[in-house]
Amino acid sequence: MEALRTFLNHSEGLSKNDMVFLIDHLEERRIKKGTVLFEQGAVVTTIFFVSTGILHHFNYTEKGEKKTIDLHDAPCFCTDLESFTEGKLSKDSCVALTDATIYVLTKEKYDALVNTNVKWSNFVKRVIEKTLVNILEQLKTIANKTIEERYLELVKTKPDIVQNTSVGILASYLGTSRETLHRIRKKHLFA
Amino acid sequence: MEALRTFLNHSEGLSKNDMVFLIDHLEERRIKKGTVLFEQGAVVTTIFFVSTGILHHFNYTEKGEKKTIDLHDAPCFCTDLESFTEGKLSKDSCVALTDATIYVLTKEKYDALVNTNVKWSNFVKRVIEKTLVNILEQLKTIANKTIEERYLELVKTKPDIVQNTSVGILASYLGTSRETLHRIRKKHLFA
DNA sequence: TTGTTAGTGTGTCATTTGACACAGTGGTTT
DNA sequence: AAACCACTGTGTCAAATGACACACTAACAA
Repeated sequence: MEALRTFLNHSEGLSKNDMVFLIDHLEERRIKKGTVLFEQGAVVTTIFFVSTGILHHFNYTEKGEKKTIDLHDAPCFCTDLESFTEGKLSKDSCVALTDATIYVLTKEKYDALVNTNVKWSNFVKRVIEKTLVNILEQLKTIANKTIEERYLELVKTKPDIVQNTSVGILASYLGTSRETLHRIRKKHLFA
Repeated sequence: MEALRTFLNHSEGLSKNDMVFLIDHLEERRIKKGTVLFEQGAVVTTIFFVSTGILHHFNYTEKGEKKTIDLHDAPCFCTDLESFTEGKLSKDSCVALTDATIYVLTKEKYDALVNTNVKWSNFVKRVIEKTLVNILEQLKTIANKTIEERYLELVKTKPDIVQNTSVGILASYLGTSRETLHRIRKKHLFA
């Protein structure tokens, strides 16, 4: 809960009352490693706030490979935006990679919240705007850096992800093979 | 102008009155190939709607290479979101790759619009949401497909981009070298 | 204890790629 | 016409990568 409070303060400076109001709409859930948050082929009707732990967001490509789309590490929001906002079937699945604490906002409560007041509509707009800016930044990083540079950056900026994720998943996240990531790691055996 | 009308109808179903109101806020501009829309190091204070033509959105990497971020082909919106919403200096530049017709919305008018009415705030929210969904989709495509598959897809879905863009820029857009794209093209010399 | 399973560490090899080099082409300027 | 320019087309070569194969380890279940 504290994680969420801090996260929101950092990003959006809501008033204390707003914060309490928002938190009233959320349900805390402690989940075990392996718990499925949402699944390919189903409609996603919730937004998650990850307070502790890591979620594995992935899908299966046309070629049948399991492909990591994102590793959601606390603190962050997580949902399938297309499925959530447009009611489409999700193409992705999301599974807890570690034990985790999450806060759940259902679509009914989300809609109620957004329609209550312009303030909340603008709040969501800003959150989505920031997410978009981040994703665009990520896209540029992918375009401009090598796998090795991105791996080393990940070690620095998100050590928890590196420590809690298998070579295979991490490789798929970085867009390379298990073997290649292994070679990169071998080069940097001093930390 | 018709392009914008159609585009908005397609994506957001505004009423006729809303549309007229929006269009009143826009200034049409016909620009020549090579015209600079915004530039690295300056604050971007406008949103463009590209009605005809193609814009080249790029930046220079730490290594000094010119790197294509996006090719905005009509009809579409174009801005540097981070610079526009947060007033930061842009890291990117944007130049017309062909002669083009664009509609310009200044930040003052944008702010006025968004603050006029919840309707417009929600309109912008939906546009940004859709943009985010598209970018996420694009990110998945990059992750799951080879350069060759992406090139062939581009030929099908955006032939105007392929026809009006040099091999070098297209290669940089696809994330490969000029030579490699050339090899791919040579493989498919029948269309 | 013994299997079973998931993931790791490592080697080989064919393929793909990027880097470099340079000739050719088409358009523009002087 | 001559010079210049941006871009194309192409060859060579070293390096990086993915695919495959297999032994090894740790965790967990029967």
